[in-house]
Formats: sequence, C-alpha cells, structure tokens
Amino acid sequence: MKRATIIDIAKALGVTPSTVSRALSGSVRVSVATRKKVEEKAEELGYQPNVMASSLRRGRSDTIGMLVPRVNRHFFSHVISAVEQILNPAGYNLLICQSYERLYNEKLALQALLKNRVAGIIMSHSMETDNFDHIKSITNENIPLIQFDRASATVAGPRIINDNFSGAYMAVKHLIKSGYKRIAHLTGALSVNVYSERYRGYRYALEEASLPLLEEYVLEEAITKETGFERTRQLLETTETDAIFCAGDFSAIGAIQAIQSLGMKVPDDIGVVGFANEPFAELLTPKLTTVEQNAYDVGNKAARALIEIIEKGSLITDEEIIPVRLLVRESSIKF
Amino acid sequence: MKRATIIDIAKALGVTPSTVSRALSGSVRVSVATRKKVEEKAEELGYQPNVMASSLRRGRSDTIGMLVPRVNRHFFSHVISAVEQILNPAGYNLLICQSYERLYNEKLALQALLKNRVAGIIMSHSMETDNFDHIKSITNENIPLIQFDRASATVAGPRIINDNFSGAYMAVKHLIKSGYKRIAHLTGALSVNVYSERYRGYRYALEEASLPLLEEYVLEEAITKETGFERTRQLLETTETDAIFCAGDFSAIGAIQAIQSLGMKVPDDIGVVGFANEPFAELLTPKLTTVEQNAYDVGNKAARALIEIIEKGSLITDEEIIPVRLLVRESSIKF
DNA sequence: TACAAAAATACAAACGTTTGCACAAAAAAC
DNA sequence: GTTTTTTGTGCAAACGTTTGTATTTTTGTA
Repeated sequence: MKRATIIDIAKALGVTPSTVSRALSGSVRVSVATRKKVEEKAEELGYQPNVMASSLRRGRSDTIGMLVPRVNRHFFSHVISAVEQILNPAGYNLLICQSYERLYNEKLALQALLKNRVAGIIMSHSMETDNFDHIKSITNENIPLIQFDRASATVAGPRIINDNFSGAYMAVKHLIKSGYKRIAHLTGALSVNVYSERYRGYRYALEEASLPLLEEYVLEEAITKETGFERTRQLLETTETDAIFCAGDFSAIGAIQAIQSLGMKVPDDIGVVGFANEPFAELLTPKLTTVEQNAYDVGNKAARALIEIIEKGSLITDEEIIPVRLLVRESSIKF
Repeated sequence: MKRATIIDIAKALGVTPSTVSRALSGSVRVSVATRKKVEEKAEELGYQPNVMASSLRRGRSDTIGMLVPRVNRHFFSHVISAVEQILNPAGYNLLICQSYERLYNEKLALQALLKNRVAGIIMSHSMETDNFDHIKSITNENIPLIQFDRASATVAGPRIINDNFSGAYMAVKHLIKSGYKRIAHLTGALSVNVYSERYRGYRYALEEASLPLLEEYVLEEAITKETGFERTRQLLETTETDAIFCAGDFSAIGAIQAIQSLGMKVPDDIGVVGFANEPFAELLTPKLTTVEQNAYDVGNKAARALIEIIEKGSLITDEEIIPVRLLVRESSIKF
C-alpha cells in the first residue's frame, strides 16, 4: 500500500540506497548494468521520487514561484505559458499564485512561496502595492527574484518590462495624426510603473505636438469597465474631450459604452485607444485600436534570467525593455 | 546567512526543538509562558517553517494540486478563484498546472503532482483525453481526487459538473421558440462528457418539438473561433440551416463571423447561441445569447468535497450537478 | 510535609533523500 | 607479479520537522 522508495528498490536488488540514488540521478559512478536494473525495478514498483526528501536534503527545491495579479488576463496567462515552456524542460515546475490585485494577498502568497522554499520567484505586483519592503525581503533572503511588467526599480534583480512609454506615445501620436486634439487619459494608480510610464508617453506625445496638457483630462483609478464608464461620462459632461487614451482595454470598453450611452459615436465623435490587446478588443464594434504587448518574449526572458541566476549565480540587476506594437483598428480613425 | 530553524529557536531559548515545534503548532502540552517566548523568538529570527521537512515527517503535504486545461478561460479561472477561497483559509495552498488541452501535458502534470506528494487533486481533463487510466492510477495511489466539469464516470471519486444537458436543452428550446427550425450544432469531441451532454440536450429539445435530427447538422471538432468559422461556412454552403447552437462561445464567434462574411445577418437570417458566457459574449454585436455556468459553486463544492475526503476520510463517489442559466441576449431573437 | 496526579518538557527515532569518504575489486601500468 | 590507478559500491551522516514515550517539574490533596 505504501509508496515505493529507493530503499525498497535497493532491498529488492541487494544494493544500497546510495547506489540506487546515484543510478537514478544519472551519476557516472555507477555501472551500466546496475543502472539498468535499478531503472527497471523503479518502473516495476511504480517508483516516484519524493521531492520533499530530495529538496530537504539538497537544501533547495526545483519549484519556481510565480505570482501574478490574476491568471485570467490575456497578458499574464500568456506570460505564464511562456515561462512554463522554458522552465518545464529545464526540470522546474511552477507554483502559481494570484494576488487578485490586493496587497494583502500578495504578502500572503510571498510567505507561502518562502515556506515552500521555492528556488526562485517571478512576479508582477498588485495594483495596490506602493511599498516594496515585502518584496525586498525576498531578495534579502537570497531568493532569486525576477520582476516583470509591474516592477519597482527599488527592488534588486532583473526587471522585464514592456515598453509602456513607447506604446503610449505611439497610441497618442496616432490619435493626434487622426485629427483628434483634446485627448484625455484614463489610467490606474500612478504609483505603478506601468501606468506612470504610459502617462509619460501620453505627455510626451502631447508636448511634441504642442498640445496643452490639461489637468482635468487625466483620470486615475479608471482601469475597470465600470470605472472607465463612470469617468468617461463625467469627462464628457464637463469637458470638450474628443479622444480618450485608456491605459487598459477594460476601461476602454467602459469608455466606449459611456460614449455610446450619451448618443455619441466612436470613432466619429470620440476616438478611443486601449492598451493590452485583450482578446475581445478586435471583437468590439467598432474594433478597438490598442497596444499589443509581447507576452511571449516577456515570459521567455524572465524565465531565462531566472535560470541564469539560479544556475550560474549571476548577480544581474538590469532592466530589459520589450517592444510593443500599436494595432490600429477602427476605434481611432474618423472620416 | 542561513535560514532560522526550530533548532536555532530552541538553542536561543534553552529548550528542545520538540518544545518549539509543539509551541508553534499550538499543542496544549506546552505552557503559555514558553509559547510566548517561542513565538517572539521566531518572529525575531524571521523564522519560516520548512514545509518540506514538515511534509516529509508527517507523510503528507498541505498542497493541493489543481489541473485545468487552461487558466485563461473565464470558467476555469473563476473555479480556481473559488477553490482558493475555500482552501487557503483551511491552510492549504494550490499548485496550479495547465494541460493546454493536450493529453501528454496532462500526464506530465499529474506526474509532477504525484512527485510533489500533493494532499489531493482537483482536475478537469483535456480535450484530447479519451482514456482515463492515468487518472485512475491517481486514485489507485490513494490520493483524493475530485473531477469537475470535464469528468469521466469511470474514475472513482466525486464529480462536480455543470448541468450541460439542461443548458443545451434550454438553449435549443429557446431557439425553437424564437422561430428557428433548422438548428445546427457545433461541438467538440463527443468523448468529453461536457460535449456529449450538450449534444444530448440538443437532441432532446429537437425531439420534443418534433423536429428532425439531421446528421449533417452536427459538426464535431468545432470549438475554436477558427474551426467554428470554417464549419459554419461549410454548413451554410451545403445546408438550409437557420440557427446554430454552439457548444462554446469561441466557436460562436467564428460562426457569427462566417455568417456575416456570407452577407447574412445574425439574428435575422441565422440565430446563434453559445455556451460558457465568456466575458466577450455581451460585448459582441449582436450580443451573444449563451449559457452561464456557476463557476463559483463548482469550485466551492469541489474544494469542500476534497477537504471532506482528506480530513474525514470519507469515500464519497457521487455526481453533483450544478444548475446553469440561459442568458438571452440579441443573437437569438428575430423580429 | 509527603505523595499522587497533572502539566510541561526532554529524548530519540523517523520521514526519504543525497553525498563525502572509505573501501574493495578490477584494470592498467610498471 | 607487484604496484598504481580506475571504477563501482557501501557506510553513515545530514537536511528540519514531528511525535510516542520517558522524565522532570509543578500543582493539588491529604
């Protein structure tokens, strides 16, 4: 009834557990004959190595912790998939946690990863996170940490981030080129690098075109469909906005619905651009112009950087910026 | 530099590791005074229990394995969230794996979970899975297993599944009531319970209305947007279909696009109903009528059933059917 | 004050691996 | 044919907990 151990294999074969261990781990210090016998016996007994015992003895595990705000975001789920594609073949497996955008959950998850003695962590912090001490304590514990997308420069270690500045710049420049002049910006907490960078890109594009940067055109805390809707109605009732650059596709939906609810048309009356290229973006009417992020590259680079640190002990602390792409569709072209 | 252990705490306090262990685990056999001292010292040293050592000694872990086809499906991600809401407070954490709809990955993931000695598994199998031996071997190993959504009755243990039959029946009955008569069905592999049940509901609704069940109206392997598109074009070019019941929202998008690409209109010429209520369903034009599943209930029940088995050793093998809801929107009402 | 009962703590083994070191047997070198 | 080297195994300790049993200390009772 009990699960087979290397001791069972050893006994059955008349050798010692150490030999079995060496045989299974592919050590050179064991003859081909015994290795074969051990492998056969292991198969026969349905042996599955006990990773706890192994990790305990070796002082490290082959589990990588991955902490994201939510798994069901197009970007994050694709990063996860890319990370798995690198990590699994390299012999690691992923312990995936979600913060659900809450700082409290983020701290809890980090604790859980610590307790599980993960070999490293790949994370993107929550929207509420504006203090990074709990993340710094991870690197202080000497656990390799890679930040991606949402990342603080105050935390040591590599950061793999999207070119939020250029994405925003391209988006707003495109709106200007399309003839829009009073461009508002719906965004999230500016304490999050992602949003501050997009805001910077927005400002830069306006400056470049000598358009004024108006205080009342920039609305924080507008990142969900609901808040996007509310802020947009408010905006349209109090200002002369003719276009909205949203820092996310969800708020862009809200914006479009608000615009339509006021009897105006997208893109004829108001132009809209989103960010992230969620799957629904091209299904909306009008199809949403948005900025596509290269989730595959982000995950790939993050995973490789982590392996580099774990296996080579490199102490790299740099920022890798992954290019983004503006997808021009219908919501931003008026004729 | 090294991480603190209970031995360090014990030494610092002049007691034995066993006392520390009991103090931290809240055993009654330890005085309040020492418990307090231990807790303070633990805090001071930044002690984090080593779950590997603990699990190894106890012979079981507090990790639950969760295996789903993909995390970025509306339904699955919400089930995960519901499961976490039950399991985390109960002291368990989740090891989430994805099969990406491939049998090979599913087997690999199950192996990984076994090696990690998870205390139990909550899973929904891949679309490719038509043989369940690898899943049965889990229950043979005496690891508590809960199947949800996609589940085989040949595997022992509880199954928490959506009322696919009723959902399909309601959807098709609704189409019939709306005046559609030649209703086609786009679905997935009928070896998957989910699809066979939806097919059964479809047939039942047709029978009830004395409508003929036509061979050429039922198309398997049409579950993605792309295959939905192709099958629908093919369908419209060779038959007199006037409505399509899709076993998933993704194929419904494909169907709608195919219909529109042939110059026809939804719902006026062809009615469409989907299944799953993906977030984009209500954003489509026309808004997609679809069947909503109660992911929260599914996850909740699955998690509770698992805890029941782990902690009480119950040997329940039953099927819990979670009600679904038809969301009537625009794509299925012609005037 | 003595003694039993209860409470608190100590002891030691065990969980299943891995690995440095020792050692024997076989192969190679002289 | 002896010595040296190589190759394959065995021995035993260690990783950090938990827990049954033994032992000590405290409390309560006569």
